[in-house]
Amino acid sequence: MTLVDVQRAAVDLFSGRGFEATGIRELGAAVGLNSATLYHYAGGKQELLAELMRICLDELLACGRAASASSTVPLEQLAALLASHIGISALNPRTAVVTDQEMRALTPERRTVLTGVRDEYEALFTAVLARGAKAGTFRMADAGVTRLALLEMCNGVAHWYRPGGRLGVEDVQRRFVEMGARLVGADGPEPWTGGLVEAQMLDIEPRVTVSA
Amino acid sequence: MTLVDVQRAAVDLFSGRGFEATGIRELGAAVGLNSATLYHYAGGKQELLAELMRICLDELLACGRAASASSTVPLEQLAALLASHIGISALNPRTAVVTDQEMRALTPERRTVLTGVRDEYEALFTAVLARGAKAGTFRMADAGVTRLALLEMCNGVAHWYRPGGRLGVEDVQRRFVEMGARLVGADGPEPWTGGLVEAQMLDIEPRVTVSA
Amino acid sequence: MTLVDVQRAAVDLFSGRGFEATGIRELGAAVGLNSATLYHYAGGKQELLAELMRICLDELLACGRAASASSTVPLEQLAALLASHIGISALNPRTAVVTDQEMRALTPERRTVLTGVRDEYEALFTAVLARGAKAGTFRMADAGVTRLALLEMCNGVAHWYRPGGRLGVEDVQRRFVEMGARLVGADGPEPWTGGLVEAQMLDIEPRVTVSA
Amino acid sequence: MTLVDVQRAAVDLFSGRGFEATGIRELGAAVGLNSATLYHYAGGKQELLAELMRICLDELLACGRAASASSTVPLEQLAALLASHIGISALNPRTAVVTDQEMRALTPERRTVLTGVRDEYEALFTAVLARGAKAGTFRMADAGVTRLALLEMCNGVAHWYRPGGRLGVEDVQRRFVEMGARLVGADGPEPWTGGLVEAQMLDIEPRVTVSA
DNA sequence: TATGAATGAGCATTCATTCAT
DNA sequence: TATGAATGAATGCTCATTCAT
Repeated sequence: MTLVDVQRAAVDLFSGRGFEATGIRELGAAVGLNSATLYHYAGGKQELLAELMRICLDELLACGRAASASSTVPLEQLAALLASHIGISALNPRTAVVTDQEMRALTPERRTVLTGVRDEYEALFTAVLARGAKAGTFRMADAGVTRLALLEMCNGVAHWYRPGGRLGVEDVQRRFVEMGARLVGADGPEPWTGGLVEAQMLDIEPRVTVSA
Repeated sequence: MTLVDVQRAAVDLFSGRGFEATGIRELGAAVGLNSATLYHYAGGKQELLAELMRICLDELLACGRAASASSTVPLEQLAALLASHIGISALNPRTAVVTDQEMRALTPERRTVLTGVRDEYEALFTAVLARGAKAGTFRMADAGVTRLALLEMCNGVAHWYRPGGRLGVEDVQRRFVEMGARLVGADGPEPWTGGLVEAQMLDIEPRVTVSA
Repeated sequence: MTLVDVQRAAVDLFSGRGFEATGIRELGAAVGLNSATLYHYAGGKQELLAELMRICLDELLACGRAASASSTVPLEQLAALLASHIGISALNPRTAVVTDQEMRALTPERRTVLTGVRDEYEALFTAVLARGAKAGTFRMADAGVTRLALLEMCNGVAHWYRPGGRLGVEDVQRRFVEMGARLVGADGPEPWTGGLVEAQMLDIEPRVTVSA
Repeated sequence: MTLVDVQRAAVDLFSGRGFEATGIRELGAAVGLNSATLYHYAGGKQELLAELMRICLDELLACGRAASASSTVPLEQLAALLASHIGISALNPRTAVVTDQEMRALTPERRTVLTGVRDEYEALFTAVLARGAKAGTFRMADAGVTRLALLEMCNGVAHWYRPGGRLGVEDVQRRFVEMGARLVGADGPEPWTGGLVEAQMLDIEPRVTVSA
């Protein structure tokens, strides 16, 4: 219970000021604990960060795999992948930002591990794009560049989306699925029929479970 | 002359470790100067950062305005904007990354100023999208979301592109122009005919001026 | 029973790293107890040290008094004192080292008490040397310096002797008795006939009771 | 100049409270410097200690070698070695104590280096004892034990001698030379004719250069 | 222009100790 | 008897910055 509280506060502060600019005392204060007590729960500043990121990347990977497995039609797979990514990012934008930006703050060993997970995740996109291209469904000048553009576009959601704003999570999902389809040059019917994502993670904001 | 050397070293270090994690002594060492001497050239760590970002944002804004003014056809304007942004980012990926990520490290006053410049720049995209939508050239479900997606996709280039790799700057420009056109739902002929961008900025890598 | 276990572990760690460099958690770990539990047994780090030293000094004093009382011939008394000191030190080198070196770590009150015991012990040597000098048995240029040299030479045994090495405890005793006799300028027959010392104290090493 | 001041203060504090119990702030205060400034001069607490010890051990070794080389008669060599050791210890008792007791506080690499110097120094004693035994001048039951007793007796001087007390350095030297001769079982005329030792080291006490 | 010296404030972390359970 | 949780104080050390030279 309390470890999660610490992690939530850490996400809040790290995403706002950056990991390096956040002091362990600030963190303690934010969660009502003496800084020494944090070591009881979280075992050091960087370990806290690494665990945070691991949670986020594990969630992305697990949901991504489920999304990939939810269909054999490339466009549907892509739609599910995008919806998953957008859903997680939009529900946990702070966690996503920290995970995306603070990899450099990790020690080499930890970075290697987490980079590995991230690469494994991104490989899901590579695979879907390749299968869509092979099937002729996707028409892309360069699958590599498209994948990068797609991922950056999606990662960006965490930079501007905040729950409770003009758009609901599902709205954003729907629009990104559409834009993703355009980006890969896929024609045809709306491939995404909603559903998905119940990603409870570490963002402090009140968050709502979104279903179809 | 030497101020630029300091700025180049700063871009290199800030982009690699992050601003907060970079020490003023490291910076001095990187440029062969005592840390105290840096204060003569750059006047403090944060002033150095702010000036860096100003240079980058000014360049983006100036080139963006020129791009917007280079045509009255929305799709051509968009293409020029994208080519400009991609060109600057690809030629100066480290500078672009720092400018994008370290806004939070600035004091409120400086942040306000530079955020203003960035907003002004982004307004160029808003305007073009609005005009394209009004003209019926662009078909977007939500112009706001599309603009955000577009910008994040473009900003992302600085995360993965490095001069001297598989793709030349112009290749990336061409592909992003195409993807941008798809994203806004524009049909029609290839709108970009090359040219543009001679953005000498602060990245240390040997960089080549690219013309069409 | 368990208090002794704690003391034994403390002797082991204090003698290896020094008192100040040894943490109470290390100590707990070494004995399989939570650090908080140590306070039930030993009542704090320094109290533990003080008790340790008291045990050692009490043993030295008691054996020293017995040795002094075992004869009225100065050379025999000296031999008995030396054998006692060497025996205790050699059987409990770690305890002896801690007792010798960590007096400075004590609070003034505790230090005063234990220094008093040590002084009382050393006075036994002063007395024997004085009586031997008066009797003409010992020929020393300076009884004070001789006493100090004698004591340091003996204390040193704990620095290098370890049970189970090349020499048995009794070998070392015999040689130090001989060297002591030389040091005080005493001629004559071998004054020490063995026997003595059954000092069970706190050293962890398997230790053997030594008799003549 | 100032580095030496820092080293002197360090010797004073380390010898009084022990290395581990001495804070870097105390040290700064003792020498009138902010703790951060110490790093300018001494580069960290342990580096300061190691340098201290190196100075002392180098002095011992150099003087010890000179003493060994000052004669070919074993008893005279031994006398010179003892006088050198006593002289250095008595003029710099605090430095000698720190050097003797704080080896354990060093990192393994540093400890290895300095232990090597100490071993080299002690080998001078081993060599002299062996030559004296071979020549029949020295009659010892066990040269190894004798060497250890001799060294500990000499090291002990730093524990109790303070310049300005009842005995002058030369008095102590003379008495230890005599006791050393007894310890090794050497007969004959007084082997030491004074002279020697002008060891300026790090002890803070006003110290006097001692000549014959 | 350039630097060595200096510093106060801050860093993450560890400390011995207490206490409710 | 035993412990996890908690903490204030302290640890060694690094920070950006200033300033006399």
